[in-house]
Amino acid sequence: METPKRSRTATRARLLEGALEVFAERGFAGASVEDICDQAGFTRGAFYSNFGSKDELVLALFQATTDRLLEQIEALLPDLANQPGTLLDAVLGLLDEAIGDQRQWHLISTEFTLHALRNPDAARALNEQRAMFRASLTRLVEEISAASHLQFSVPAEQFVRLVIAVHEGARSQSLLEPSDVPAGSLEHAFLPIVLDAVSRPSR
Amino acid sequence: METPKRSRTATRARLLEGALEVFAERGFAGASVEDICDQAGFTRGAFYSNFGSKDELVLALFQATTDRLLEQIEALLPDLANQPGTLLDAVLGLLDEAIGDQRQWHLISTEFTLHALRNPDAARALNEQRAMFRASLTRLVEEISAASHLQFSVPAEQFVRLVIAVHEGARSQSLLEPSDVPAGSLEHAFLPIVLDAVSRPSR
DNA sequence: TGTATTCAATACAGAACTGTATCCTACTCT
DNA sequence: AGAGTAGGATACAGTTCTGTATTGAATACA
Repeated sequence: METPKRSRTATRARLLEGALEVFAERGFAGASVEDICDQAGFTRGAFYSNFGSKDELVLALFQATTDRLLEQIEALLPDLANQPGTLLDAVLGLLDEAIGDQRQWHLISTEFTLHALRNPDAARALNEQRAMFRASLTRLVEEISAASHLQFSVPAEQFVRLVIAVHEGARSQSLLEPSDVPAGSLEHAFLPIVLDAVSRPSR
Repeated sequence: METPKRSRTATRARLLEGALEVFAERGFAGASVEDICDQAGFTRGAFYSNFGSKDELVLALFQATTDRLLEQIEALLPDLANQPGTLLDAVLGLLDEAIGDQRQWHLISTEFTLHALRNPDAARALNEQRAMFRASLTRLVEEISAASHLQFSVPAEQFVRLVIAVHEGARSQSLLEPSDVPAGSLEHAFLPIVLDAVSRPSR
């Protein structure tokens, strides 16, 4: 009762990996469960014994990514709490790093967001996840601002929302016109502006 | 040999209209040819006698849609530039007015964007259209800022890109969680912040 | 060694979609 | 009024997808 469990999580992982690629290539609706299984080297039997549906798999994918990201950010905190400037760079670096392939990830998350806009069930689940992610980020922001004597002119939660909006909007632009806009340059240009706009030193 | 031709273009138009709604509801991949025909009140016979494939229709729809949007924007610009009111009102007005149904437009344009991210040809066309849109907005911003003695700490084009990024990112959030975030509230909350960040009165 | 269990493969039934081939109707034009 | 034609409807064959029910193999444990 131990090796089977280990192999189970391994197939889960391979299915998630496979799904990442297939979704990026064909889109969420365009990718059949069978495509995903083929890519991962399994049959649908494996899929349905690990996930209840395609939605469930995507949500697992999101959870894994946000978990990883939060973990990495928290690991950074102790060192950088006192240097907000470098912290921003560091966090941006992490975003690039935690998300292996920006293009791939953007495609998938955008697709599923669209899907959620049309499916109340998916929307509920996605919102729940995103709310938890925002809550974690908000807590981090509050800690940082306390430690570094920074005050925000808007509530931390609003600030987090703004950062997410800018990040996603900027990424969309830079992916769409890679020749005019070097990858990530917009994010790196915009976020400091935003940070500057809502923060001021408290003394 | 004239009424048939007129009726032909009429069915084409109705099919395109129907496609717009069905695509918004179910997405490109999720919408079957039959769905589109049902919506338009035809059968697939009509479809295949007017379009070679769904892709072909998507292309035609894209052209028609972007043409229409650009037209509307051009028509709106002179009014906005001359009207009293803040730069912010003008920009928001343009964005809100040119786009009738925010939700439907968001779904469709996001769908197009995703499509473009996978099709270089579509990407070229979309970028061209977006560049013209940005140019219009940039011109508007420059005119108004000159008239109101505002200076920007970043080039107007960058500013426009930032506004677009924030607007799209915010819209995505507010559509996804309508219960937590009233429609448009994020856009209206964020844009003043951004505007404030990059502008200062010149005297 | 034998038994129980767990995970993935396979087989299957039903639904949905596509694209074509054919038929029908209503104009057009003389 | 009658022939020709264009546009759209209908019928159909083939493919693909989904989800479940059953089977088989490998492992854990007694």
